[in-house]
Amino acid sequence: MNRRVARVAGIDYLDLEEHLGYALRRAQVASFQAFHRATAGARITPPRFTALVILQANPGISQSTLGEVLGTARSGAMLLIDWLEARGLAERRHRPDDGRAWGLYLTLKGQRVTNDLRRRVRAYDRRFASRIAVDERRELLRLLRRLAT
Amino acid sequence: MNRRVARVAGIDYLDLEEHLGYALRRAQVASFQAFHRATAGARITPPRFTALVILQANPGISQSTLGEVLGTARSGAMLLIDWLEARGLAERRHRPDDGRAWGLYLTLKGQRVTNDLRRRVRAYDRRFASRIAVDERRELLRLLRRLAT
DNA sequence: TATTGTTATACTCTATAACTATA
DNA sequence: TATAGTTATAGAGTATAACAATA
Repeated sequence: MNRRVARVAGIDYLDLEEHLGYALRRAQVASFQAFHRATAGARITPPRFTALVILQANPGISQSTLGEVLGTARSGAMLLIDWLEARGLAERRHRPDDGRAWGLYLTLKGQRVTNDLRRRVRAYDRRFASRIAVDERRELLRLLRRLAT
Repeated sequence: MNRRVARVAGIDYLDLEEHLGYALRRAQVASFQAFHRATAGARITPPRFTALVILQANPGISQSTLGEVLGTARSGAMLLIDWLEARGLAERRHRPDDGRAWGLYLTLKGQRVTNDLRRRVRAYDRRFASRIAVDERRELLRLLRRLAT
């Protein structure tokens, strides 16, 4: 989180700067820092934000599926839900159809917090992207999605 | 490292996929996985690879400066150099001009390993980028650099 | 048998702060 | 007094494996 992105003066980076992976990493760090500023106060990380949005759009989802979306082991998803539940943002409800799984839901407070965060994150994303033109942003998104497939 | 990138079927991602930060993260994870495959065998991580390249291009650099380049605290740079030194890839030499600082250098083995890794990473980067056209890659690099500033 | 959630454990990365030796 | 390196410590994040309950 304290990670800087700026090039260090007088240092030869060789062909490092020609690597897509390196450029991606640096842009991602810059984006993360902007995200962190945007969500200052709330102790929200990108995975937590993602979980909130996914719960909002997919009420009743299971922890396993959430873990799949986040790309983490189920145990990690569980700890994340513990965290959200301890803050009254999410809740586990028994599922009548499957006694093993929980259905995950946002609480009313969780809804409010998520809506607020979504606004803030959307604003930060716009500000972050303001370094490039609107059609460049669209093109960038398209290329990034292609690489992420 | 086990993190998946694929979209999960049947899940509503809401406006998450419109966020640059989210797209950057996913692309970066995909890139990291490709990097990991490319460097399989060598227990090399992106920061370690960066350190090797920086040492190769900037012999005699200090740990503090290396930490600055990597965006980590000096203690982290130190542990990284410990790791490289233990494997005979880098060495610390006393600096005549400053008794506090070390000068960092690649060993002969470090040179060989770094050259090999650079070849492999360059190849992986090309393969990774093959999902997009050459001029698209150039444009992508340009936009990413702009965002990372 | 397979899957969900849970628990315990461990590992990696990294930050912080205090310390020393030099400058 | 400021800086480079070191050391110790702690925290976050996440993986793995074993287990109970349920399918």
